[in-house]
Amino acid sequence: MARTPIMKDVAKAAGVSPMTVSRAFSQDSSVSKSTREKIMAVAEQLGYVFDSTASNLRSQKTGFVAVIIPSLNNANFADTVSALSGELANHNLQILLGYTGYNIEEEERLIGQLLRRRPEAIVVTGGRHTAAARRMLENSAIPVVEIWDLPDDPIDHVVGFSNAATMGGLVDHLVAQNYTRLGFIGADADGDTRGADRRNGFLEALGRHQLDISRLISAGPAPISMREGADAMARLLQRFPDTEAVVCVSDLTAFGALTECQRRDIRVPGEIAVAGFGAYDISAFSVPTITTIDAFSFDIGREAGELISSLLRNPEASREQQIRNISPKLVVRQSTFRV
Amino acid sequence: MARTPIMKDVAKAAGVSPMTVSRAFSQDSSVSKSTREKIMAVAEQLGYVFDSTASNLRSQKTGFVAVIIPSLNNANFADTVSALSGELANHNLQILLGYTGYNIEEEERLIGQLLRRRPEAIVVTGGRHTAAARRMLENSAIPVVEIWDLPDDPIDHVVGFSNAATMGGLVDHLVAQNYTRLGFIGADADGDTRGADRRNGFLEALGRHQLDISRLISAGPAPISMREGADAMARLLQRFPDTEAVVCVSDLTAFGALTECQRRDIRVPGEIAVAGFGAYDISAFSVPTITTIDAFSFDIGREAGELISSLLRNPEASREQQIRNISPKLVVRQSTFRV
DNA sequence: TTGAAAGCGCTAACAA
DNA sequence: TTGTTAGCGCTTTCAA
Repeated sequence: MARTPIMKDVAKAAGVSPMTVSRAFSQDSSVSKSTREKIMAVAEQLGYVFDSTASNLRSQKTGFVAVIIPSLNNANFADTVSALSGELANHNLQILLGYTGYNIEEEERLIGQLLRRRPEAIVVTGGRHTAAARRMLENSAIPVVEIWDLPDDPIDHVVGFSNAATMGGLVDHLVAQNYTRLGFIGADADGDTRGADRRNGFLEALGRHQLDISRLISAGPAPISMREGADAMARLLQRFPDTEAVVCVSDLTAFGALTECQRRDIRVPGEIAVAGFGAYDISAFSVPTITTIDAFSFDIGREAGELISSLLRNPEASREQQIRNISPKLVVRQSTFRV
Repeated sequence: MARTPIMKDVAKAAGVSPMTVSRAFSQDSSVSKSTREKIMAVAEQLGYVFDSTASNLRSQKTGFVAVIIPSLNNANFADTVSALSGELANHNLQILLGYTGYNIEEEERLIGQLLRRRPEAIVVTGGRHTAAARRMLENSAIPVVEIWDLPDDPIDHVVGFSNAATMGGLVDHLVAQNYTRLGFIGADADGDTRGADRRNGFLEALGRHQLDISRLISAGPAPISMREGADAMARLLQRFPDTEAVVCVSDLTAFGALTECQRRDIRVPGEIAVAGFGAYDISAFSVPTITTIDAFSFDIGREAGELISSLLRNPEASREQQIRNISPKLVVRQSTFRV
């Protein structure tokens, strides 16, 4: 065969109509067993590969779910995407992934780009978007799921939690342990809106406890990781040497901060306590282990996947907005023990 | 408007033919500036969203590149995909991602699934595939790029390195430092073929140096991470307490192993040396820092992206097989210092 | 620079 | 259970 075979070729070779071949290739269609087997054998023999692009156009269904995350290189989001992907695979849905690099203008661009591909649903990370992005999502006529946040004014469905309130809970725990001089290490204000919410929650909690709110270290533009955590810790120790506990925007940052203390022979805990956020593997294995928040990244993905597949199976129910509030868990570990 | 607007609607509202609208939406087409502006304004006003699915079918171009990796949750592959994605985005190509979970049967299934979407190129991780998978790739009529490995018999193009030879180089370094009783921690034989190659390279190097090859710890099915590294280290210390250095299949495993030593107050280095693979962030920040191999994950993705976009721009050149050999770098750090 | 006609490869809808 | 007809929304091709 000169050109790559199409359905019509398979039909001719199998002595059936193209429609029958189409039915044989769809899961739940009425084709006699013998006909289906014949068709599959012929297709295999011809090296036929089903063409989704034509199917997508005709049926007006692509089987795509667009997913936009800040960065692939973050175990929390990778967990969420893995779980989401696994859940959706059960329903023959495929993820179309985009990374914003913690930039909402890039998010806007990506949303526009991905919607052209006609996804059947779209998942965005966080609740803050440009006006144009929000408009596109609202007009998209497909389910929209915002994850990893609890927006004040959700576009549609939500699977997330309040980063501020969760961080407040961590601060409450530290204060209950009699830590009073608390510092915070996070990214610069813009970019990482969840990080900014965590910082706001930190400040709000200090306010409630009437504690000093000046010990904030900006570790540079998001994403920040171990290096920035270590550098920021060095600055914190220099500027506020009497700090008793430092809360970091993520476990990676916390680990960087912890290692900076170790390099300076500052005992953690003892001289200074360190806490993170996100329940990354590293916080469970470092020595000392690091107190953190488990936001159940995997569950966020799984729930978003369940939500989407149920909405797509039952389009009438889609009109009803769903807010799934994940309850992150405080995981108290060695790095904040009172010694 | 009752239904969602299509190109024809935009054309009518702008007083031009659909073909002119099509031209206005394609980058490099001849439309007068005033016509294009008029069309864009009308499209915006109608809330028109270009439909790629129709475009893809008619033009027989999807702008997709299929990429298959073992796991998202691995910073090395995440780096590769990020770089690849960034490079391809410059050419309006979008990644279609699949995860095998370190399972070549799943890889086969994924390849079949993704090829239906008519990607313009496909990237697979590693050089070992099922016979059916290999056949599908060979018959696919699109560029195939195998990455993160240097297959004996490549399907098409390659951007990778020899895991065995690279690991051999690490062993040579340790032996030159006078370490003679070396252990290895890795996943069970199957699943992670790159890990298996590293173990083979380890054994081959020990053979060359006429050293004991019995100190192999299987840490369970791939992927293995910190927990498995810690557990495996515990077993290694029990079964071969006189081991002088342990080489781990990845930095995460090495970090787990290191922390197990720390929990037991075994000095690293000093009592035992630890090395990893992959140049993850953690190996640069842990205390002690961990000796590792930098396989330039990011470069692998960038080079694969460059290769693909050049092949797609210049289809005649695609016939010429390209093998891009990345040269990983040994990064000597504190964890293997001779003290 | 613009338009008209045809068709990419499937499947919805209807008929048998 | 199988077939026929038409058309999904674009772009190729040819013409003006």
